[in-house]
Amino acid sequence: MEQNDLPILKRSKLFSGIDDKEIKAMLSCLSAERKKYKKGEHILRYGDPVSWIGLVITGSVDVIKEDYWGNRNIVAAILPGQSFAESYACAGDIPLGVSVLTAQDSEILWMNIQKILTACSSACAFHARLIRNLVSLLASKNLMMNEKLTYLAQRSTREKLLSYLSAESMRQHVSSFSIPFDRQQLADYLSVDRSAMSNELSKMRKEGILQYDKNHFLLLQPMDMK
Amino acid sequence: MEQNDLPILKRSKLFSGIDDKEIKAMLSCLSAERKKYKKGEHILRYGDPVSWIGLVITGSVDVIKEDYWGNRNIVAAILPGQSFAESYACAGDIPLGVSVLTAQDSEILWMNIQKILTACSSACAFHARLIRNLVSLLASKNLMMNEKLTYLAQRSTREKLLSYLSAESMRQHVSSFSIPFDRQQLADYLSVDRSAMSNELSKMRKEGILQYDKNHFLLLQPMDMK
DNA sequence: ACATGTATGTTGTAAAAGCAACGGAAGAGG
DNA sequence: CCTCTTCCGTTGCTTTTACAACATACATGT
Repeated sequence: MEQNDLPILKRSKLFSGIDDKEIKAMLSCLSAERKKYKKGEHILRYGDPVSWIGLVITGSVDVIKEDYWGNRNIVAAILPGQSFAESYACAGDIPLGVSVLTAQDSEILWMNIQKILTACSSACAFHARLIRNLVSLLASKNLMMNEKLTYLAQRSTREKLLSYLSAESMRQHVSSFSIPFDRQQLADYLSVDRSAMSNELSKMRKEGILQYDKNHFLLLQPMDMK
Repeated sequence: MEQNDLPILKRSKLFSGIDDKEIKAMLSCLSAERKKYKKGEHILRYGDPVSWIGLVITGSVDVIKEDYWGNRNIVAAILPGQSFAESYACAGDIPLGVSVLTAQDSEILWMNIQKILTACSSACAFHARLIRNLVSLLASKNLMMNEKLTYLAQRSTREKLLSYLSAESMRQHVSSFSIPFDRQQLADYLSVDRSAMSNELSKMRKEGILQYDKNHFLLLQPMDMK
């Protein structure tokens, strides 16, 4: 590891709350390996068994899903401080369902999942924190995907909107609330057409189900609703 | 804990690979608590902070999502040996986004997440295995949801079908493969209408994109596909 | 004031999905 | 063999969505 990697690692979710000295100690305890890749290199391939978590130090990598007919689809772009392949590494024995390619010249820190999960001797006091961070990372992703799944499982644009807005309202404990998306982002998130979504919002406003202005919404209690 | 809980625990994902004696030792080490509930009791409420994982010993519980207008929706039914609330407990500091009610008279084993994640002394040799099981559980759910999200994010029934079938074909490394769903289950999984889906399958067969019989499919390489 | 860009709402039309109903095939059980 | 059930495909009809195109509003910079 190089000295200037530390700021990146400290800001990462995996090493959050662990100080410089400990991070250094842990990296050797984990036998972490730092590797350089050229732009466009294939660093993990579909079907590979995965037992290492990758953490981007510099550059960036794309997680790609390719279908039967060869169509490529970028599933995620991983930036410095973020990790990838951790779900596969942690699940154990499930071959990689995506491919990972560098989008630029990049440096990746590889950490073996077995070593992460095998608590070491007291020399490594912050190891428990690393495990907690990893568990928290997995669980948080879990919750976010679960949320999104409940919206996407709705059949119509209206139902998707209502389930999302309702959940947001309940999360914020108020019927009047702001959302962190503009229209295009919301449409992308809910996987619907932007203009059709705008249209549906208009209709619902006319029907007295809700009111809105820009990204601020107000849910109402229509009389004909039981 | 009672003696006859052991078979349930041994078959659970959390305690898999840990033998009877160790499970007993661990439960006291974890200060696990076993509680009885009557049918219909509210055992976790929306908005609660969660720091315990629940594991159903007997009976069953329903995970419920209620929206702004009070409409209830059963998100999951948890049976003996299965756990619930683990994502919230592991994520830390995120209030519960669902409610949990008993569907029958039930007995729940509660385990504190802090105690699970804080590796104890050597007395508890299988503690690492428990943590690995938990991590594996979270990661596997992660992968399953990720899969499903990629299908549901597709706009049309045809795209949902093709992305699912393509992934299944690639996972099995063959263009000819079986799926574990009948039509209605597949439609439910992809969140589309069964008859519309059947219709779309027919069309694609006519167009030479695929062939199928019952739950057996064959993907083709249509000439007009680049 | 003017041009430019961005975000949002609106409209019309074609395509797709949902829905209900029906019919046939296959299997289970008498 | 017959009945009942389940699963699957098909069809006609209605509703909804996607898409493209345009309108409006607002902000920015010249």
